[in-house]
Amino acid sequence: MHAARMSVRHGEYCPLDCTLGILSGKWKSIIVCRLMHEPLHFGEIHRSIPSCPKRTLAMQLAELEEDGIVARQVEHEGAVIRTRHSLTESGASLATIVRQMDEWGMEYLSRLSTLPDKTVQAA
Amino acid sequence: MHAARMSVRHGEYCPLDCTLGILSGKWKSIIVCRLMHEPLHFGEIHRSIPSCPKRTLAMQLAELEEDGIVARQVEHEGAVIRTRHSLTESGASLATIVRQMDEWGMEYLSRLSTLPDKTVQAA
DNA sequence: CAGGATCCACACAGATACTG
DNA sequence: CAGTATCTGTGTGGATCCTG
Repeated sequence: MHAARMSVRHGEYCPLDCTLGILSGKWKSIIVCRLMHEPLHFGEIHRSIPSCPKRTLAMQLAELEEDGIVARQVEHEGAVIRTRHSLTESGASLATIVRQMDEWGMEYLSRLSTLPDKTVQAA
Repeated sequence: MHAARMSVRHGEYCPLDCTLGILSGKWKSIIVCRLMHEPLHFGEIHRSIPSCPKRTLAMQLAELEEDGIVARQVEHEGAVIRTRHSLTESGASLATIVRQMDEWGMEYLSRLSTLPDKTVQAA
């Protein structure tokens, strides 16, 4: 188990760091957001996050699966193989917290008032 | 601003990654937990997290200050100089989410049922 | 389509020693 | 007491190419 190992960082199992560890991959938070509303195929996720290399996306998805956040479902359609990725129950409950972090971030960023000419937008 | 820069990782300001960025330093979550109940001096924090090197602790605190989560207050007591670190308002509101992440982590870890002989304990 | 293999670059943090 | 200055190592992710 990936994040459970990380959660032992400070010498003992720390639930907080476990949660953070699960989301701390560079693209994991975005992936959870993408899957929050509907299951998606690998290619769909990939196209929705173009700047994330395929191999990296595969790694992040694999870790989220190890951690029981994302479920994978292989679909043989004739010769083609597609993979459906969806949130598990744990994943869905995590998504609730993700939304709160997003909301906190929006308030936080809007308090910084002086943003260099880009606008804040929700994930 | 430290985390605000990080939040632009995916090509646009992402509040969610901003929040995660603020807490993503190796010891930042623990630091916020320590300051959650009361302000502490540098040495006190240091003693409460012995495995974190001084220089690293100083860095993490500095970044949390840059991000407006922790406030620093220097106290000249005769010749000695002490520094009080406390949560700002933003820090306090962040602590609320931190608690939820901790609770989620506890449920998550307890669902993994088979833990290698250490017990789960809250931060 | 959905990855695996390989190699590499860089940010982050640890060790150690020094200052006001 | 509360940091700073270097110097170094490792984890994490990126680039590129290959496969079933």
